[in-house]
Amino acid sequence: MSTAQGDAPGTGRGRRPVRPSGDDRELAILATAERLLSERSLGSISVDDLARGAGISRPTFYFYFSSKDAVLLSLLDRVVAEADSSMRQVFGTPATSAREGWSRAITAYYETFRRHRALTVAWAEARTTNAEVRALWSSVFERWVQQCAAAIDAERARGAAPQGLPARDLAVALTSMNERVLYATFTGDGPSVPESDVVDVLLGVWLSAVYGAVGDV
Amino acid sequence: MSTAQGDAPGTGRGRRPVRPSGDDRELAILATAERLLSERSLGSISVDDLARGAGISRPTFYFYFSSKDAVLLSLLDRVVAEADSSMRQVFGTPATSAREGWSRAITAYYETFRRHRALTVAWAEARTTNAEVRALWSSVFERWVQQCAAAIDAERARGAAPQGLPARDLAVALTSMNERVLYATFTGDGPSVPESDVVDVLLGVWLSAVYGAVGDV
DNA sequence: TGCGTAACTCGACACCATGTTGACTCGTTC
DNA sequence: GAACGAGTCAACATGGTGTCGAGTTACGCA
Repeated sequence: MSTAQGDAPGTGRGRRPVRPSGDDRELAILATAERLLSERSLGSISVDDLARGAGISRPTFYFYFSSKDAVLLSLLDRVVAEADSSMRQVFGTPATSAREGWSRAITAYYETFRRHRALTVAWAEARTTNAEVRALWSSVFERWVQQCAAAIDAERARGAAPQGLPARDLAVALTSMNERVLYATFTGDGPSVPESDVVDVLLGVWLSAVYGAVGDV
Repeated sequence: MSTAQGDAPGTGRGRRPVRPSGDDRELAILATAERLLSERSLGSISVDDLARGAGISRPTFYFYFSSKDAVLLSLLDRVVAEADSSMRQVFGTPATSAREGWSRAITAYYETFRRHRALTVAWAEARTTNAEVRALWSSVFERWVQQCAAAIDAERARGAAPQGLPARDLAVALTSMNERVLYATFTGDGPSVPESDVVDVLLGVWLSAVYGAVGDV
């Protein structure tokens, strides 16, 4: 957050700038949004709340962002980058065992969203009303699905996993499960799995779905 | 929508009533809501739209319902009743095989929501903003989870399924998967499983999760 | 037949949130 | 010191929600 305090525009050392710089204000808006989201729901936060929180008037807010959703999108970009990077890390490093590999993938997914709990919940809320948010979510989701499908195919190719459902369909179903279960766990409303067990439960289902051949029951 | 046209309140055959009855209007609002929801999203439908669609003014709408969400809740009550009844039917009838039993349960779940596609999607949207909708959803979800958990325990008791994850956690995870996967399939945005395959895919995951013991991988 | 009441209806209002406009300030640059 | 661009906000336009109070209509009952 770099806090101007003396090194702002051109003014020599020690001169306190009359106004905070534009960057500071933009960051202040983002910080306010993240703070307010950890306290109340996206829907109950108005543009005015964000502006006041950042010490500016509502019209000035629109100088920096085109809407409330644009702020959210901006915040989410960071999380997406983080998610992608942790995904690359997981699928890039060879696993010591299959269980360990999948466990790492699920844990990475879990940790990414846990670190940004409030944002994750707001994301889910905005997804239903905003097409851009929806698209951004889809892109993240799609990358996870592709990586998982590729990993499943690899396990089948080396003979470790049996053939069965199309790998992509399986990956979609399991990743969807992760998303929904983690959301319920984070918000705590409705039936949910306690946070301490959630990775184990998900892992259990993944392993049996990928490796457990079930012939005739 | 039934259209009064002569058989309304008390007035003898053929007398055209000056006003449609209150019940007619209430039903007209519900029908309008269902129709509009099949065309556009909940968020883009205003109370005024509902009122006009039902041939009344906006203030009059408030005579019948306290808000837009109240209309949705009213619509959902029917679906809940339907879901409960199909659930009772599924778990009430003995299955010819384990596969067939689970298949029937998943199909029932699928069919219930497929029949009310537009409502299901609106439900998901309202759930994030309205506590009552959230509570109603939780109650439906909870009943499914309990039934499934009981069924899993029964299969374990008779030796057909191995021990493993706690039955309830497993039921929560799998039911969550169903919900999220079906939602994606119905809306078609984001990675999803084609509607023709979705029951098979879900069933595959359920069977391996319930019956497929995976020891060390 | 006429009257009271309850059901019903809606114009007008108060309120709140969003997003835009246009005039203003203030540093920076030439 | 004029011109410029970044930043700022009062005031406005718009569109949605929910309420109030003054009506109208149907109907049971004296």
